[in-house]
Parts: sequence; structure tokens; C-alpha cells
Amino acid sequence: MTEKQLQPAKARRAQLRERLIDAAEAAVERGGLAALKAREIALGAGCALGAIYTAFEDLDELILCVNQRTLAQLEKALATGGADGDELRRLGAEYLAYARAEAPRWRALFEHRMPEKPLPEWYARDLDRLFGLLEAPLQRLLPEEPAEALRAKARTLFSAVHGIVLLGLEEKLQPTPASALDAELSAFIATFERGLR
Amino acid sequence: MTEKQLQPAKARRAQLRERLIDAAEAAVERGGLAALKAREIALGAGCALGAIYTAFEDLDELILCVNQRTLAQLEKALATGGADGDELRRLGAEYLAYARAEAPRWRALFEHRMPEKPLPEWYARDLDRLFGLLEAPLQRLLPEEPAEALRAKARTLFSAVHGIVLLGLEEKLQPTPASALDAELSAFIATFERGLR
DNA sequence: TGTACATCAGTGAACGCGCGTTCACTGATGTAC
DNA sequence: TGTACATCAGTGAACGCGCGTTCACTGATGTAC
Repeated sequence: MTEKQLQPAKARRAQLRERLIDAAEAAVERGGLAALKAREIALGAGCALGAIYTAFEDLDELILCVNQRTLAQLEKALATGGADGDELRRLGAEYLAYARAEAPRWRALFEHRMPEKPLPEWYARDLDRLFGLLEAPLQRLLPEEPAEALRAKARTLFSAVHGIVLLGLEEKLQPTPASALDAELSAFIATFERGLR
Repeated sequence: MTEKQLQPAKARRAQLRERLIDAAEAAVERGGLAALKAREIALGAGCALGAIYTAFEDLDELILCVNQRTLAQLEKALATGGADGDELRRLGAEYLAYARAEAPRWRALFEHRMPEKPLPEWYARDLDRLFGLLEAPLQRLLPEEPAEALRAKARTLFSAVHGIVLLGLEEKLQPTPASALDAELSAFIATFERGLR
């Protein structure tokens, strides 16, 4: 009476998908998108190579599923905070900390292999939610701002912080010590906030 | 009496290098790093496949040479300006314009295939000069700032602008119209400048 | 200047590897009677 | 409940492709006498 025999087909299929995503996640966690190889994933999930293609369209779909988990993890890491006056700086610091801690999978969010497939709508929505995390604290600083402009400004600020983190963590470009980067980012956001007042 | 026969060995070698870099540049210009293929380069340079490896250590070295040209081109594009009060905003707009106009080769500057070779010193210096373009205008806004802190702040500001341009041009992430991006970037830098005062 | 030889830039076929995806097959699951 | 059959999830060997790099070779260039 193995588990296998008790599972209806639907459930087994769902489990296969999950095991595959688990394996892909582990690979990306270790080595980024470059480490996501079909054979390795199959091995990790304990299924045959071909099984991947019964559960997913192709590896790109698998990547998106891993990225979705990363987005959720990142959102959770950013959501710890109270809504005190330094909300933006806190979010920035948290973002930097996450990128440092989970560098390969964080990078995978912004690496693009996929030719010109449009992003699936569910994924675009998750991304939007991430960018949107800055909207509430920004609104507190700009109570008069129309909603559309606020959305745009939140996106822009997110991109700026992202850029600082991205180039800041590129060890090749600079010998900057870690703590200096934290300070730079914090000071940068503080300056930006001052400019809004 | 062909050209070939008149060239001493040194000069021919230098010409080969240049033709190879030209071909590589054309490839990157068209399709980014992904389009830089040994066979195609050799074809474009009018030499045999193996000749590449008599002129360069490997393709990575060739990439660096192309990137060096891109850096020079970019610097030139950024250097057009007068030193009026909006220098930072002008530099930002120019950077965005260059990235838009030369997207593939601009992206190649920040894509990293090279395992963990350290950047050659001459290349790191060129990069530093790029980041440093912001130092002069920043100093005008922060006359008291010590040189080291100024360097760091210039780098940080560069990274922020880079992030905005990077994510802003990622068509997949957003349906933002081009002019809106220009406005966002300009407003962002203006806010930052206000915060410095 | 002319000849014999050495060097070495340049050649391109072949090597070696990695990898995503397919497809003919099989064996377990589910259905019908 | 038991049997015969159909379906289809899952298998894994094979396909197909692309590509960086090497290496035995050659022919032009340069050197020595």
C-alpha cells in the first residue's frame, strides 16, 4: 500500500510538478539560472528526463515558477516592517539584505533568457505587487500625488534602489566593503526623502 | 605588390586584431553578447577560425575590447554637455538616450559571462572613469564633501540612474511609454538634487 | 643579389562537451461489462 | 468481485544543434651565408 497507489492521477501530477519546482529551486539557489539543467532537475525530482515535459511546457515555464517563489520570499522579507517614519529606508535595507543572502535566485528574477515570449499575466501581477510595496510609504510622503503618478514614482524608486544593490554587489566592479554599501544606500534614500519634502 | 607583402609582421598582427574587434563589435551591436560567436567573427574579419586564438587569449578578451570601445563611445556621448546647473539631469538623460540607442552593446557592458577572472586593470580604470563623470557636478552641489565620500556618492548615484534606465527599458516589465521614462528619470534626479541642498 | 633553411602567422577540420527537446515505448491506472 | 481492454503518465535513449577551443599542417616571411 504505497503512497503511489493511493494517489489519484491529478494529485500525482500536481506532486510531480511540485517536486520538479523544488528541484529547480534548489538548483537556482545554488547556481542561478545557469545551473538549471533539465537532467539535473529530473534527477533531483526523482523522475525521468522526459517527465519534465509532461508537467511543463518547457524549462522557461519552470523558471517562472521558481521566480514566483522567489518573489513571494522576497515580499515576505520586505513585509516584516512596522510603518514608522523610516519605512523607505527600511525597505531598501531589507532589499539589499535579501539580495545579499539569496544572490543567485535574486539575480534570476532579472535575468532574461526567454526570447520574446510575453510574461504570463500571473507573473506580471506578482512583479507589480513587488514594485507596489513602495507605494504606501511614498504616499505618506506625497499625500497629494495622483494614484497613477504615485505608481510610476514607486517603480522608479524601486529601480533606483535595485540599481544600487545590483552594481553594489557586483564584486568585480569595486572593492567596496559591505557595510559601506549599506550606508550608501541608506544615505541615498534619506537624500531622496529630503528632496520630496 | 599587395598590401600584405608590404606589412611587417607586427603591423599585420595589429591589423588582424583590429579586424577581429571590428567584427566582434558589429556582432555585439546587432545582438548583444549572445551574438558574439567565434565562427561569425572569423568570417566577418576575413580570417580562419583559429586565427582568433593567435590574436586573443579567448573570446572573453575580445568581449573586453568591444566593451572598451562601448565605454569610450558612451563617455563621448555623456561629455557633450556644458556645465550649467542641470548637469546631473543632463547626464542622466544622455545616459538613458545612449542606452536606448545602443541597447545591445550597452547591455553587454553589464552582462557577465566571465567565470571569476578578475577584470583587467585597464578595463577597471575605464569603468571608474565612467562612474567618475558624476563627481564634478556632484562636487558643485557638495563642496564640503571629502574626496573619498564624493567618489562613493557618485558611484551610488550612477547605480541608481543605471537601475532606472535598466528596468525602465525592460519592455517586458511594463508598458510605460518612452517619454514617461524620460520624465520619471529627470524628476527623480531633480528630487535627489533637492535632497542634497 | 641569389639560395637554402627556419620560423611562425594563419588555416580549418576535428574534438569535446553540454544541453533542450522529442518520441516510440511500457507498465500502471482506470473503465466497462 | 473478476476479467479484458483502453488510456495515458512516465520512461530514457536518441536526436539535433551550437559552439569554444585545439592542433597538425602549410605556405609566406624573414634570416644567414
